[in-house]
Amino acid sequence: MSSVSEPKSERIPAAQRREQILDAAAEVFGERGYAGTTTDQVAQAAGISQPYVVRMFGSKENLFCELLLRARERLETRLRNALTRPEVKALSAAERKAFLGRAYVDLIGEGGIVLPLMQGFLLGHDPVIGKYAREGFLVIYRLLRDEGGFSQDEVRDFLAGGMLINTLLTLQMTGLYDTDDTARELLGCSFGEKIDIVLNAGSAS
Amino acid sequence: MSSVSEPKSERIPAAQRREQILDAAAEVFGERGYAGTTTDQVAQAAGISQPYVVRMFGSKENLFCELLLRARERLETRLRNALTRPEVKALSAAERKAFLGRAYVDLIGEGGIVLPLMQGFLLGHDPVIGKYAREGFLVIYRLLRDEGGFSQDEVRDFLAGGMLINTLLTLQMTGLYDTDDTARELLGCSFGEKIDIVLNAGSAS
DNA sequence: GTCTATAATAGGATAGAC
DNA sequence: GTCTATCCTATTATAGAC
Repeated sequence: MSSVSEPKSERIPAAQRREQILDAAAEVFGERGYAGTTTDQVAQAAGISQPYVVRMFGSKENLFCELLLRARERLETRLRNALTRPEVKALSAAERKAFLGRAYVDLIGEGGIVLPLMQGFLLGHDPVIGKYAREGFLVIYRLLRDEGGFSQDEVRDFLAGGMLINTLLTLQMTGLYDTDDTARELLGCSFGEKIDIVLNAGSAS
Repeated sequence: MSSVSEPKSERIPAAQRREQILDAAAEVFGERGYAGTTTDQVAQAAGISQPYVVRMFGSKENLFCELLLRARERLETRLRNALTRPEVKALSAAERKAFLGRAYVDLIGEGGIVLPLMQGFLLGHDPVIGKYAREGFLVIYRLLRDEGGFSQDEVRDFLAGGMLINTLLTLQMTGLYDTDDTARELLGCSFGEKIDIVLNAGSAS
């Protein structure tokens, strides 16, 4: 160390910092929701100062919208990748649904995508964010229906399963897995063989 | 009028006022979520002053917990009533599930129960409310499994459908019914013949 | 049983230095 | 590119009158 006091955070390119902030925002907003999160919590998670977060995105609202957009694009990409794999095209609708479900749980394991989206879904009343959230939901619906070759009812059932999974995650039901028989049963039949992924997701960042 | 200025609100028994406040809280919390709601918004919806709301329930947190408790009890009662009707016992599991689904949508139409519960489900991170919310979810799960005569997977599917419905409501997707084809399709296959109930729910209080 | 006034604090956003 | 200092408003909660 050549100087007595080190800078609080390294000087890095804006684009990279931006991603860091979005990563931090995904975690905090995903857990605490939009209104329940402060820009200072995001800043601390990103290792920078609160005003810098606001400076970079203009406002808390805008930060959340950009987060929603990024999350939706990633989900879209992932689902599309899964659907276009050659071996998937040969499967029955039910098998494709199960395959997609596993891909969805894998995505959850990576974090930062599904929970912010779910938090956005609860903001229909917000004139700005609500519009983003509804649009994102419909984009996913259409993707599954049109590119997945599913019927309306099949898409509905897939989305329903996803919403249950999302709800169990935001409830933090996974924390009861070891101590509550009912919770274990419910988690077991909701996540299937991939249950380990979400049980471990809590310990990762 | 015998006096020049009338009192802002009538003097009524505490128990009755309490219910009024809970009704108002159900509406506001249900739409805006826990963190997104101020005690003043609840007070205004109830037609009283903000300090009185706090005075009556001790804290915003406690008000929300009491709301969750009331909502869960009402849902429990409703499901139990539906399940114990003699003509229901004779139905197949699939038919019972459909019957319960319709009962659930009827409950939504009455308002004040389902949305606050859903908002609670997003608060797993909260040390106090999270515990309430998880417990409430598990109570409903056990009720369906044990008193409904459903298998684990059947209960899961029922809950999944419920969570999709709840999500569409918090998203306020119903507002797009008349203008967006995709939204209409999704709402149609999610709510079935009872779609009118939720489309009209927006105009009711 | 209900209100007004207000304390105490938190939180988003801005200004300006470095 | 990043921080410190700070403004301003919103919000929960308390005190005390009626």
